[in-house]
Amino acid sequence: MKPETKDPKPYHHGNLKQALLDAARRLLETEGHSNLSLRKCAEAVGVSATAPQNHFANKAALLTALATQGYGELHAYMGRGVSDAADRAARRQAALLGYVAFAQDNPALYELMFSRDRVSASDPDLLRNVGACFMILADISKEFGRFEGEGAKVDAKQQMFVWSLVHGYAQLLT
Amino acid sequence: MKPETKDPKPYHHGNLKQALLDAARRLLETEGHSNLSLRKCAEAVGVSATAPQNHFANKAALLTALATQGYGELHAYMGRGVSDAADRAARRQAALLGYVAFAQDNPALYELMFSRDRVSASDPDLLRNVGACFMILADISKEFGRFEGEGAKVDAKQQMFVWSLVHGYAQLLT
DNA sequence: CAGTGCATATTTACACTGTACATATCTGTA
DNA sequence: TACAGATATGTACAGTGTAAATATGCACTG
Repeated sequence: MKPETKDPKPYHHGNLKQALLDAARRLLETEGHSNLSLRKCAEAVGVSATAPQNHFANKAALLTALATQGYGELHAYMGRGVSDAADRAARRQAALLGYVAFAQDNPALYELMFSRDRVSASDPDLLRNVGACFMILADISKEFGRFEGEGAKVDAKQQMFVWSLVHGYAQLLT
Repeated sequence: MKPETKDPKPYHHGNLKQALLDAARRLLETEGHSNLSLRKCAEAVGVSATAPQNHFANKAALLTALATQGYGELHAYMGRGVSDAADRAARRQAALLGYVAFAQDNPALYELMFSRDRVSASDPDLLRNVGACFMILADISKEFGRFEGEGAKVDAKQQMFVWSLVHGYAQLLT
């Protein structure tokens, strides 16, 4: 059912899938995502060059999994200060600061997450994590700025406005 | 002095440099920038596989030239409606609409222009064209919104605000 | 006009990459 | 024990970037 959740007793290596993701994550931030290769990941983990094929159909699948993981962490960054925030304004600020902090902590991963070309945007796991991030953004957008209480259409505009602002800001910072 | 401006009588091909850029531009939007290769560009132009090396030291140099060209066109898009705009608000609107229109017309190129990993950000030609775009953005930011006339520091904030907004919006649209 | 220099293009070569395919190894279970 | 399936390896091949040597043709000097 969920082949990517932990296998307690793997056969040869000991859940290679996550190990490959970790290695890819490291190589991504150090060498840049254009110098990232499946073979380097395999070597970093200590398996043969073609071992990743058993866990990722192709390179795009690995990058998509990496991006999926990234959206999960972005969600965590945004939600970190939300629970113990005093009021709504503080919650909003915590989420936005978390968003920017994630992008600054993981610039290469953040860039990968928005490169249409390398991740398959139709992946259901990816979409689920993107949706979770969007829900937070939609929530904080409701209370944002001068357009309050003007109907659903304006809500959509506000969400776009807020996401544009924070995304553009995060990317321009790096 | 300016080896990249047109040579009236080239030796073998007839200014191959620009022809390669054009081919790269085509391949970029059709195949995506991860499937773009120097060899495909060379074949598209009809020269040998390693001919591009005489005009671009490496692949990054070609992509950087492509991005430089992109910033030049972005500048043109932004400036298009500015000259015949009635007032300042119309000028601002024309520039912002031009910005978004460029990103929509050239999504792959636009993405390339902001991928730190593939273009060398220290290229002087690139920086010049980026600077030209930034000057327009800085100009229209001065007249923008609720922060008017509060000093230079606020100006910088406004520029960041406006660019973040339009950049994020443009990229999220695609 | 012959000949040299230089920018331009080709050829060859090599290491690296993704990926297809066949094979080998290990685990759980009948 | 023997089998089945999941997991890893080995081999192979077409593309890719790039370095180096070589060839080609224009411009200019003598």
